[in-house]
Amino acid sequence: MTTIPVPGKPVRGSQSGAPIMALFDLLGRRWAMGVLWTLCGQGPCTFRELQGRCGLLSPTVLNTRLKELRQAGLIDHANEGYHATPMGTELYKLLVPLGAWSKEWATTLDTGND
Amino acid sequence: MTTIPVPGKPVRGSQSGAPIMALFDLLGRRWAMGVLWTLCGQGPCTFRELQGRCGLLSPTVLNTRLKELRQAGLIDHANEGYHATPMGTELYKLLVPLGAWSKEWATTLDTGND
DNA sequence: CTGTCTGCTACAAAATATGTAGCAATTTAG
DNA sequence: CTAAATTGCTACATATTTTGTAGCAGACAG
Repeated sequence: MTTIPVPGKPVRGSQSGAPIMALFDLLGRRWAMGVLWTLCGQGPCTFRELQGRCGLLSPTVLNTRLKELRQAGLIDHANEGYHATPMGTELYKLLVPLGAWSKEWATTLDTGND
Repeated sequence: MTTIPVPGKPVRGSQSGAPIMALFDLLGRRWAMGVLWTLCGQGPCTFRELQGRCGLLSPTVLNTRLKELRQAGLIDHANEGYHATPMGTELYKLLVPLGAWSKEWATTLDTGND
């Protein structure tokens, strides 16, 4: 197999071809779910504000994630700022239960550092 | 709005204290969701078999993810092999709708990969 | 024009992932 | 018993991704 790595382009592949794996590939990148969550949960905003909302992630990564998410049709960018597409909102809705579950899950974790 | 950058702050996600962000931090790592998905969807198996099921990911990463997932209480390791805990199974169930959604989503993507 | 926003890029350094080899312990076969 | 195979897993070098910081050009206010 001849894979030519292009700088700045993702190399990871969803080799299996299963859509769920492609989705995991997209969401399984640092900040990907956090960005979607923040954007959908707190409404449209600018690049820099999103940066702040997410806890000061670097513009490099934010821009990369934004590109990927936009290319995936989950978010869009207009004059009003970045915002979720209908499809992105649908995905977000599926993610919402995770928010509730995570609260229970958190109580089962080792509190802080051993 | 003024956001004050704090240089040298901890790097790993989840500083916000929100459980959902901690969860995203855990799942937003390479292969994390894929491993959980495969383990829950196809049943318990050995280390090497899981490696094969996931598409031959390196033992280094598999071991790292397995440790993290086990530490998070989502999977466990016994004589019959690696398997999901009840909590891991619950999380998996929340992930299942993503599988269906991803199939629709896949049809909206560019036919070419990039 | 100056100062301050905006989205975004360049760049180097740090962190993480990949691929391969191989180890100790266990199981299987003879 | 020994020998081969298989297990979970680690070491290590290399490749890729993420991070942090500086800074650009364009829009807008004063």
